[in-house]
Amino acid sequence: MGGVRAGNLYGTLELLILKGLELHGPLHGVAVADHIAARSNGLFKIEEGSLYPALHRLQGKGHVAWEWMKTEEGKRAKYYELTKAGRRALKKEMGSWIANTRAMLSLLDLAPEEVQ
Amino acid sequence: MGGVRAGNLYGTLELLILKGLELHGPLHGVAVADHIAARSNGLFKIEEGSLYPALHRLQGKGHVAWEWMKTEEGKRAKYYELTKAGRRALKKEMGSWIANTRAMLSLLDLAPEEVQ
DNA sequence: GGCCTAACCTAGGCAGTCTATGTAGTCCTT
DNA sequence: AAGGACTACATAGACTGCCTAGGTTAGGCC
Repeated sequence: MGGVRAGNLYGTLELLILKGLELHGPLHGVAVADHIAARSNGLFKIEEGSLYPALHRLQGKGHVAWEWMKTEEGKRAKYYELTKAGRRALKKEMGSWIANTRAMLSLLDLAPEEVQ
Repeated sequence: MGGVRAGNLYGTLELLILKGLELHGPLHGVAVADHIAARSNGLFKIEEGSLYPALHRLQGKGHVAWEWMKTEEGKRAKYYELTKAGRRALKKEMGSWIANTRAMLSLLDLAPEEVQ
């Protein structure tokens, strides 16, 4: 069903991952996706085929770092953490998301309060 | 320069066109793109290679209808207009854009007023 | 007529997500 | 300790939507 196609998530997955790591501290991949699904009330379901490539891109850019750790159930998992550069990127991407959304609100003739 | 890739416009072009037609009444293709650029303060520049296929998709779905008319400078142009079905689609897509944006605000830990 | 411009059109490319499938490590049961 | 189940990680290829880069056509103007 592609939960994502329907909406304006396209192009914002890396931003959501960075923000999730900021909010929660180190998380492994599946936990990041769970966080996004939960906090969006199930609206955004990130598939593994989207998630892992995005994490690898972020790591390639130096925005996250990872290490093997154990989950609470004792399974090993890659725990990702924000780097300094990652925090900068997060700040920047937040700014441009806000600018774009402001433009969308203007185009759609909506006041911010109407997005409640 | 891609203005669009960077942001959360991806997937919302048809919505923006429908809304533009609602706000302005019949417009030809270039005027739709001009409207979007102007109202977004130049942030969203719709390229012709995006615009015309989108208009054709909308027409194929019966959301817009067109007829040849003359511009103010006397050139002929296809003036597009919302159909009944187009108005329904607009309403529906507005609703899901708002729902998605609400989810994004939650994920990004932002209050609507912060998008000012 | 010849030139310029506005408006329209489209094939092919690219980026980001999804589908489908596979692998490795850990626990649990017997 | 072997087998099975489950969790987390991984990736190739498909698909979608926008862009790039080329065009065509019609009208105004000299």
